[in-house]
Amino acid sequence: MPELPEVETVVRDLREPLVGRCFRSVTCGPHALRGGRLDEVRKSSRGKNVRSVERRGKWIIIDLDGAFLLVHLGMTGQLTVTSAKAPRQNHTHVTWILDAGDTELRFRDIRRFGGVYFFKSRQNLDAHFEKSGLGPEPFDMDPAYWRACLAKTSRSLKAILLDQRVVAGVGNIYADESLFEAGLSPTLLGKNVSSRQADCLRRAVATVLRRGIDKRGSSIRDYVGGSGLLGTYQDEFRVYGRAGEPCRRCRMSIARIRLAGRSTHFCPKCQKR
DNA sequence: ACAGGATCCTGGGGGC
DNA sequence: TGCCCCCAGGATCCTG
Repeated sequence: MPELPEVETVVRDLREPLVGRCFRSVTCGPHALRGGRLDEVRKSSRGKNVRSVERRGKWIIIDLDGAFLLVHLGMTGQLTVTSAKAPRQNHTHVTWILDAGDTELRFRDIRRFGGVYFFKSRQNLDAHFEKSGLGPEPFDMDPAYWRACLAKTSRSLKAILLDQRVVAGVGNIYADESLFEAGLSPTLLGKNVSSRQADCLRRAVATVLRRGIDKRGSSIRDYVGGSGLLGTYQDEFRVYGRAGEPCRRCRMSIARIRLAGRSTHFCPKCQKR
């Protein structure tokens, strides 16, 4: 579910209520998550103070007195701050009770593809990202690096955009929307695009992600921001989820194919192949 | 090197 | 109402 704009929205929402507060106690549900060890998270984050809440790609990073809580939302993850009085929803796997006891940070994840990790130090955190080979943030990506990434591979543009080692934070929705914005077919091979087209796509990705952030992300099924609010970028999709509907630019029917293992939406007329 | 499929899960929607 | 099938903002592993 959540891609960069959704994760960025969560992080911005969590800062105000969390920074400077202390996790007085932590409770966990009975289910294991796909990523992380919940008992370790529970024991280690108890009693710590929140210094900052940041984002890297699709990862949420919470600085706890120099140790780090790392959260990935997977497909259906929700990380929200709510009143302790609000009834706990099903599929809530971790609850951090804040110092005053009237407020809670909750991690809920219906499909349990997400993960919550604890790292003792900045070095351990960096090692985690190093090991996964996480690529650069899309907003300050070096143009030459991006051109080289495309030029050296015969993978499709769609597959490249989804690869977190090339660029961090893009997922299925924003990949499709970026390719429409750039006027390039998702099936084009990296090695076959010109440097001009590569530059165009790089800018399109940044543009589309910024639009997503401005609208507080896309709420299709399960996504909510850190305060529980829905995003509205889904109302502005040009291609994602619009198969069979007319292209907003040329009225041609939007196509849907399976590519890089994901459903892929594009305008056959506006997007060059 | 790359595509495609299966896998981890739960739930919603459509067809019958 | 029930059942079966397909689908889903992610990521990883295996096969051909």
